[in-house]
Amino acid sequence: MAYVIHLARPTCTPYSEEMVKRVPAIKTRLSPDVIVASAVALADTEGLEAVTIRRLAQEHEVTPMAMYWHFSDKEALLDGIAEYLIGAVRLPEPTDQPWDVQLRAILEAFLVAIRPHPSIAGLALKRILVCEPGLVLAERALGLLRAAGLSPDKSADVGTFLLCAVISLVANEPGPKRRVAGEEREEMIRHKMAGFAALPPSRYPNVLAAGKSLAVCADEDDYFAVNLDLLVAGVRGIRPA
Amino acid sequence: MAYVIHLARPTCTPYSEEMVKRVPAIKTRLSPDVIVASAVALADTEGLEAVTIRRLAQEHEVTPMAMYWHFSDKEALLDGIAEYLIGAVRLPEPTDQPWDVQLRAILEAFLVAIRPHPSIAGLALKRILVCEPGLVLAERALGLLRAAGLSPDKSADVGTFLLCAVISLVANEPGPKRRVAGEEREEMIRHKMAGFAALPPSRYPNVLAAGKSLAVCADEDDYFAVNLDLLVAGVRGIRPA
DNA sequence: ACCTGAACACCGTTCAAGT
DNA sequence: ACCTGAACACCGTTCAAGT
Repeated sequence: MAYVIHLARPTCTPYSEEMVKRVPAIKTRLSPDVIVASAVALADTEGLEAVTIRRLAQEHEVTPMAMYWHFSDKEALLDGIAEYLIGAVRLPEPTDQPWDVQLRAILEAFLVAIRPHPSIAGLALKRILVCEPGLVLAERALGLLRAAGLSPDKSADVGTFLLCAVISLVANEPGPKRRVAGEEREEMIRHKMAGFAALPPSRYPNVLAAGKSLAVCADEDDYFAVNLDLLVAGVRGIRPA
Repeated sequence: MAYVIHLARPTCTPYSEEMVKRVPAIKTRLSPDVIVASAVALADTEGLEAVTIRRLAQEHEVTPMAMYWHFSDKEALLDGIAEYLIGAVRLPEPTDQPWDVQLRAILEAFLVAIRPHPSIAGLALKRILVCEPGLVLAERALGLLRAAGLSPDKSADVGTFLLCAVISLVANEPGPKRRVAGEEREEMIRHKMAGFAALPPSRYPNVLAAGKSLAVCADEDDYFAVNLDLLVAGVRGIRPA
């Protein structure tokens, strides 16, 4: 039980401000889940490049090689992160509403789940079809596409793309990464706007008119809403007559 | 001129088979353009992870640090690769056809340009608005969206997403990466299909029906065509009445 | 102008070993 | 079952120096 007490002792090594936010006050026992959780937090605050076997080990006060007990390699860790992300999707129950309303709801549920984690959203792409919640998501989407009148093959093509599009919607929203803030963010935006201002107005009238909306994203919610609408309307538009 | 002769001598160090394809028989003078060209070729054959300052230096029989004369850092090299890609877009001339026909033509021109380079397509995302051919592309797209009746702000949101969607269309086409071929590719497909076959048919009828199209991408051309159609139809669908 | 050499702080990963 | 220690082959990058 001295062992248990040791595990539960408050960490008292000096932490930088950011680390305080991330690393738990209580040293928890290492496990795939807690590693994934800290990896997600790390990616959110410092980007996917910061998610490193060695860095995670350090945050858990453990040797890098300890990670290899819980994950066979880094790829497996990324799989774990993606599964966490996909598992966070809260699908609405099927209803008797028309297929387009339900499809929109499903895409939005997916978007809402991954939106807090733009830097790891891309990891979900190749991993949807290899975990249970992803398969459920795909099944629902495919069902609605069939209901819309698409053939099985077209449903597969379109369904793949729709999920892929939602991911790239959150992974690549315009403007500087959301996690850079304050003066630095302002500076990046100013720089981008200055680049636009130097353009010949006669050749780029529409780029200049869009100006600010291109450099920052005028309104994030609008950006997501209009493009989700676009995707659903697109399916509506390609149905066989 | 001994210098010139030295530059022109055929390389006679032993090459592996792949290197023969990639590295020019004549050792050319180092320049940003030839470095970018070999980086693109390297990414196409071995993926973006293989594009490394040290690896490129090695292929040009030069010290890694020599690269830093031509590019301030790796980011600048990636910028160069992206510019090359965007510069390869061959936009059709404006016509008096309706906006949707022209928009579809523009998106297709973009797709055709990047389709041969799926592993670096993603680099283009953040760099379209910082090089001349990218600005021209954006200007044309925005103009057509305005012609479709969208407000400047919505045009910006939608235009950003459309280009982003085309990129993710080629960067993430379903199935194993195109550059793995032959027996290895077959094996990966078999493995994925086996995963599907193990699913309970009652819970995943549509995934199973789509089966092969999800695991391989039944027809690449179809995949691109239907989803380009979807994007254009989507714009049509969200126009103000 | 263009490139080299040595060095630094990082990676992921293997293998043998400890408890 | 879970972790350590030493080692290897890689990264990007800086800085001083060569021609």
